[in-house]
Amino acid sequence: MNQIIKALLHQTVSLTETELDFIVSLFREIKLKKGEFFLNEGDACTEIAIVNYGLLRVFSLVEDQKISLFFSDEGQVVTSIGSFLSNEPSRFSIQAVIDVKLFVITKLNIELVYSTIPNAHKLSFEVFESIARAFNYRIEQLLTIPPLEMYYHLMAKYPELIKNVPVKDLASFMNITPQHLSRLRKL
Amino acid sequence: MNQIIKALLHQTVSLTETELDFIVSLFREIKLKKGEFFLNEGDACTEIAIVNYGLLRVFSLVEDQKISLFFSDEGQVVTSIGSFLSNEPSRFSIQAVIDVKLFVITKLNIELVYSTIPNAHKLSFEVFESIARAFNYRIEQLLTIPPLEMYYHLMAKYPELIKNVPVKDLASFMNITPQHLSRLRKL
DNA sequence: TTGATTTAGTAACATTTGTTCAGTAATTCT
DNA sequence: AGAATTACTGAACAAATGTTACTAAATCAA
Repeated sequence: MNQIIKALLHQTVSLTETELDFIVSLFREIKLKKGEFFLNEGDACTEIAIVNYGLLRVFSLVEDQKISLFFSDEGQVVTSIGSFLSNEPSRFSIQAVIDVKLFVITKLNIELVYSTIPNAHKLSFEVFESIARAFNYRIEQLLTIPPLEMYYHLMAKYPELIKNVPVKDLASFMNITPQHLSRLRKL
Repeated sequence: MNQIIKALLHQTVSLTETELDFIVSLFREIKLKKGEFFLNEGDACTEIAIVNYGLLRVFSLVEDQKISLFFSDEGQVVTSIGSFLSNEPSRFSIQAVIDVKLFVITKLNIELVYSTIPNAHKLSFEVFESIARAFNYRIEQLLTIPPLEMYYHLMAKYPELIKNVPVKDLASFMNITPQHLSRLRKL
């Protein structure tokens, strides 16, 4: 666990080994089986997770239809950011697509970091930057990459995603119908 | 200026009047004429703006094509968040669609807030939250609202946007061609 | 395990959207 | 003001995508 979290934190903010160890000690490890939830829509999100291995899906129920907002890779920071920051009920669920191991830190413990480590805000800037990057990337993707190309892209970059995510969920992520995705796959 | 910024800050974090006044004093006012840029793609974004009046457009050049990621309303917080947080060159430009007045604070001055006000991070959480909300909303919109409905929605909620934004830019925001938007408008 | 339910693949057809091209209106430049 | 550019509209056609319906496969629960 240490190595991974430290790698994440070490990018731009310089911390002493003691500080690093302290932060690392505030994380705990969670394993979820395929299908289990890290967060249920409607609950307040009080934690931030780092995906160690496995695959998470962030989705929302809109008119009886699940729409897939994100899939989260290994190494990615995952949370329902709006809910986490505002303490309001989350509008998204976060579910394990396959078995996952997460490193998780609570908001309470993050407060602890703030109160003990100067420049802690720079750490949260990094975390938020990584989340914002994912958001921007997603929007650009939706605006510029046509479905077939997107499928090839996913296949090349996230083969486990294609393997493990049901067609209908993949389709909702790509913003097309499952039937159409089925059709594209034949090409 | 005071009232508007104070209203923004007052939502959940309790600050003394002195603290509030101090923060407000760190903002400065900018007016941009229609077409002028708040930020050019490639430059590092060192400021966060609050739109007092007017309309901003966040866009990116992809293969010689301008894609419109966001339009920013009055009251909204605007910045190229990734660039702002990481100091990397912005991948987006931010331009005034019509004349705008902005309240702007630099990263340097935000650091000043951090070093003088305890719990300053809670303020930045609010700002992040408002940005994240806009991102999430945009992604959901793209995934769930069909073009015609989106057009009606924009017309009802942001009539100035429809009035002032060229058809081609509106179309790029809606992820359809200008010709198709032209066609939809007739319905 | 079986039977029921959900999911995946396929195809025909309908609808939406893109492309191309032309014409007109609007804008900019000199 | 006139010329040149750019933007908007419109229509015909092509391509992409959605809808419906049906069958096969996979999953789930008793």
